[in-house]
Amino acid sequence: MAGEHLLIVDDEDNLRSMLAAALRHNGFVVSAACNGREALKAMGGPPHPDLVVLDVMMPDLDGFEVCRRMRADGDGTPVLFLTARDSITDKVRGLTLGGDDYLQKPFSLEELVARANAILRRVGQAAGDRSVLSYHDLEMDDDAHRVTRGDRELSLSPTEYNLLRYLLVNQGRVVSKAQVLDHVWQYDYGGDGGIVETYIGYLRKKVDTTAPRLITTVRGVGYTLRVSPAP
Amino acid sequence: MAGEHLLIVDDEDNLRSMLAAALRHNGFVVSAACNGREALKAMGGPPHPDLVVLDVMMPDLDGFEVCRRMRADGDGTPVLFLTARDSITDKVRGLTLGGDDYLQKPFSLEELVARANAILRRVGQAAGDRSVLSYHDLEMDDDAHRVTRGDRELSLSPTEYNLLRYLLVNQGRVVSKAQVLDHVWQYDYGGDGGIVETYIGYLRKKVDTTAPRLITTVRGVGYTLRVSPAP
DNA sequence: GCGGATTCTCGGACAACTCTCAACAACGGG
DNA sequence: CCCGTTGTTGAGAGTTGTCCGAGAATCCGC
Repeated sequence: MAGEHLLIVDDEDNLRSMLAAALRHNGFVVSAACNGREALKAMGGPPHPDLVVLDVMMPDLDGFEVCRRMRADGDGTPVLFLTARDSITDKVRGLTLGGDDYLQKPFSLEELVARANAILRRVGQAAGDRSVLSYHDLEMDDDAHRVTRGDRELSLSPTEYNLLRYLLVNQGRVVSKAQVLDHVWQYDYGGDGGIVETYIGYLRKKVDTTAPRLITTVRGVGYTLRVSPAP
Repeated sequence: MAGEHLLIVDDEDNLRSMLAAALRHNGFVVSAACNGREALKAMGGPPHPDLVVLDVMMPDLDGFEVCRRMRADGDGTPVLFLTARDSITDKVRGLTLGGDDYLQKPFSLEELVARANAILRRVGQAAGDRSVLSYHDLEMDDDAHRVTRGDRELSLSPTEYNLLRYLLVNQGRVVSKAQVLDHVWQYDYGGDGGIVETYIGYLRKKVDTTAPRLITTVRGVGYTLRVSPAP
């Protein structure tokens, strides 16, 4: 993955800068635009993005219109749409056709990163990475949504799956409960870190049934993947 | 399949760009033209397409006329006509004799892709792709329109067949209900994902009568083909 | 047209999942 | 070693996603 270029288009300042920061942190080169016209202008000149993250609900031109005009110019750059929860699905449907995709607000940052990578993987041969993450004898295939420890296949709930992916992506680094909350849970989630403890517990019950234990607590700091002997 | 070249001719902007995106996503190299004259111009110079997807109803020259002039120039490139539901089928039928084919609007994208591949296969352009898809002991011969599980032959309704083909084409990947809806149902279908659940149910009743079960639900994500033990 | 196959909608049953809370265990500094 | 802090665990309430069957509407071949 050699720094793919993303263009983020959203009129909410907070969200836009939050997304930009998160995506930069994940190795992308990020530009931003705060409305449809700016977006189209940015698409005109270099650097041309490899993927556009496009809010549907915007004051001047909505996301669909921006996309339509891009396509009319012969621009086939893939688009990841951001839609409100109960937005009219008719219009949203038909978007997953050309390798485009969409995400319902509110989403989690990890989900955004995962989708972005999936699109880039699928569309270009860019980021020729396979979609497989692994640590020790633990493997996760993101396309097939399959997780195995050794030969055993694990059955994880959606949240458990996302949490484990976050740990895998950040292997070698200790992540705090606050970080987990920010990246794995929806960005408007109101609760405290207690729920992370609960889900770490769920994960351990499924992942760490065999020695060595992989999910390690760093007291006072957070969690990380590390080989450690059974207690 | 080494990127066969398609020319799409349709005057509706939305539909044309949607088809172009979908076909590109399926590995074709796609050009587009928005009326009959442009189409003929595009047929003149390189790159010469291996197949023309040609809307019948167009303002200047209709699809029949475009095809007639191509043939008059000694151009035998196969044509896949797109026709309105109740257009005069006699005239269309006569054209399918020479290896051409037609599709009634509105169609599903999978159908378009399948027809395009079938024509290219028949004409001999396509790299020797067999038309057989398989997973585990499940086989689908697209040319013969035959599906077998082990030795047992399955009798599927048209929609069931298309759904199963979509699962087979995307084996190793989880497909969401929205993706299924976009690709298997007609592009103007207005309903929600509930119908996918129903048809998955129908399919399971025919395909997964014997262990192991192949059609697997990934809760909160979608469906995929995966060997999994009976419940 | 008639009858069977097919498509599609709907709502209830059920299971899986999310999240909260509170009791309990482990740790570490004084 | 004791006590406050931090992490772990289990039970349970409420929500969500999926499956299934019944039935209306439509299509198609005979």
